[in-house]
Amino acid sequence: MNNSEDVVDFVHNGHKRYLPHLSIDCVIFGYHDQQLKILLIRYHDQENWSLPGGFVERREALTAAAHRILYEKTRLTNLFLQQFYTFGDSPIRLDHIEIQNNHNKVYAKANVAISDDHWLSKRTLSIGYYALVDYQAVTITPEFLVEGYSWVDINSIPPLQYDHNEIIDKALVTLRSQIYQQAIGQNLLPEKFTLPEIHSLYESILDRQFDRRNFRKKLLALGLVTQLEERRKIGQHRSPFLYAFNPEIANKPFEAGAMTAF
Amino acid sequence: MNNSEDVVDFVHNGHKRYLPHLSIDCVIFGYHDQQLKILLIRYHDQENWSLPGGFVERREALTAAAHRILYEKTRLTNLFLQQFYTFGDSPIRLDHIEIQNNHNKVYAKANVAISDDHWLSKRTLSIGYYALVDYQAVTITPEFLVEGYSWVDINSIPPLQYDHNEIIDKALVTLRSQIYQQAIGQNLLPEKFTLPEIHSLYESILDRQFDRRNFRKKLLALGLVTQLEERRKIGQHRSPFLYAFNPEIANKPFEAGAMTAF
DNA sequence: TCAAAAGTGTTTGAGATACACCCATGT
DNA sequence: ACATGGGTGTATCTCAAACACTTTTGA
Repeated sequence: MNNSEDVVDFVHNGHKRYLPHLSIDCVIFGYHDQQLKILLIRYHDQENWSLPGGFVERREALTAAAHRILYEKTRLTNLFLQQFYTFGDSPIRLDHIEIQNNHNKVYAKANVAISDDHWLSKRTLSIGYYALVDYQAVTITPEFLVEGYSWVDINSIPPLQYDHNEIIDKALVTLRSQIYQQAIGQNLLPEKFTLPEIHSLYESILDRQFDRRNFRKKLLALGLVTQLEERRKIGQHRSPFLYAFNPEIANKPFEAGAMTAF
Repeated sequence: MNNSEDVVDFVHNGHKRYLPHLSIDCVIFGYHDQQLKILLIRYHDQENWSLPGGFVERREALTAAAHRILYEKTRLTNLFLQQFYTFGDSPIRLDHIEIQNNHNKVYAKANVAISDDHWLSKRTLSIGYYALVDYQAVTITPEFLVEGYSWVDINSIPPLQYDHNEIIDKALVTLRSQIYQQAIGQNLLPEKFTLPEIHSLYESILDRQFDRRNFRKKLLALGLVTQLEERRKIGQHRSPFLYAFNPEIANKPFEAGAMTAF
């Protein structure tokens, strides 16, 4: 929604197009500067940041909706995207007064008011999806009602709107448990990466330290990555080797317990 | 819903009481006769069996709704209940003709017809919950529209209505991955149980064999269970010792990797 | 006494963990 | 030359895996 007319149309006709009482919220993980980050957005006249989200079209498959919403925000397709939980317990999801008030501030920018029985004022459950994206590849799309975007370190997430902090917590727990079954790194790193890069990525995700030598040994023993002949120039210091994921091994879920530790 | 009037009221007024487009389906696991089983139900005039399910009241927390539905079916409270996925991709969940036809057969028993724009004819996403119950403790509650209940071995699940086979598959995958983080057995076994019982339970859930000696060693090493002094009389053969879960250890999630294998 | 199920201990090997010194690079 | 980060190998220890005979019980 890039202009005021689109927004007005959405407010007036969205209920015909989208399923009511239901939204999708996306926890978009990216990795940059040795830190695991999440993409947050701030809507017009809102103090708190939120997760990017959207609605499900009436005849759209749920997974397709999540991919569409992600595409609208990041212009990325074919990314790693996974549903992790559906949120419908928080008081904010039972009583809608706060949501209605916030909506009224946001949509004031397009001069529309949200009445008490408007479809956007109704109780809304949210289906949580998390995505792993290559930070560098994301193109933020400006939207009329969105005043700011920010990649925030997972250790410095501020208080967010509604139950979004809870959603992020659950996404992180899920991500951490998936890391031993899937080659998570593949989706967060560029095609070629150095050992220190993937090493510190895993340390960020799991929030603990691993021995450099053992970490490399394990990755190679699993056949997950291959060491290339190239090195990357990093200026002042010794040039580290580049590595790449082995698609055959990285693209299938690991056998039970293949990766239990580093 | 125990009689025709309740059903008629539900069909006519359910849309005021429940959220539209959304249901909860429950995969209820029980253990009996050395086999892991699932509780299925068959509605009036339906050929295929289904998962027990229900709807979410408009101002009811999601978790509360799941517990209520489970209680209505089994009369059990405080059971282990966990959300595992929300289903909205299957074609059956986009196009509702088949669902409407089936509903018309079912509700014919109460002499009500479901029109094309009736709330029960709309596209419905389903939130999947799985429950672990003590088989012996379940009291099946008869319902007007339900013609049969059955505990079915997970290895002999017949083709079910809609995408319910897919829901069960996902529940099983989730259960199997949770077994290493939670003392799953605690919810499926009576308070006191024998080693052969819990041994074969784990074999059923994970669909593989474990060495008796190693299995016992691991359980005791984790402190998960305690051997009691009592034995159980099992007739013709040697009386096995009884065991009980250690609540302090069994009730908290295991540390990462505590239980990676047997 | 026999059939069926339960009880029990030791050995082996794989893999996780711990650990420290040398090398490359630009300033 | 030096500061900074990158590269590499070995020894130990823990724990999973493999394995078979004896005991109990009622018919």
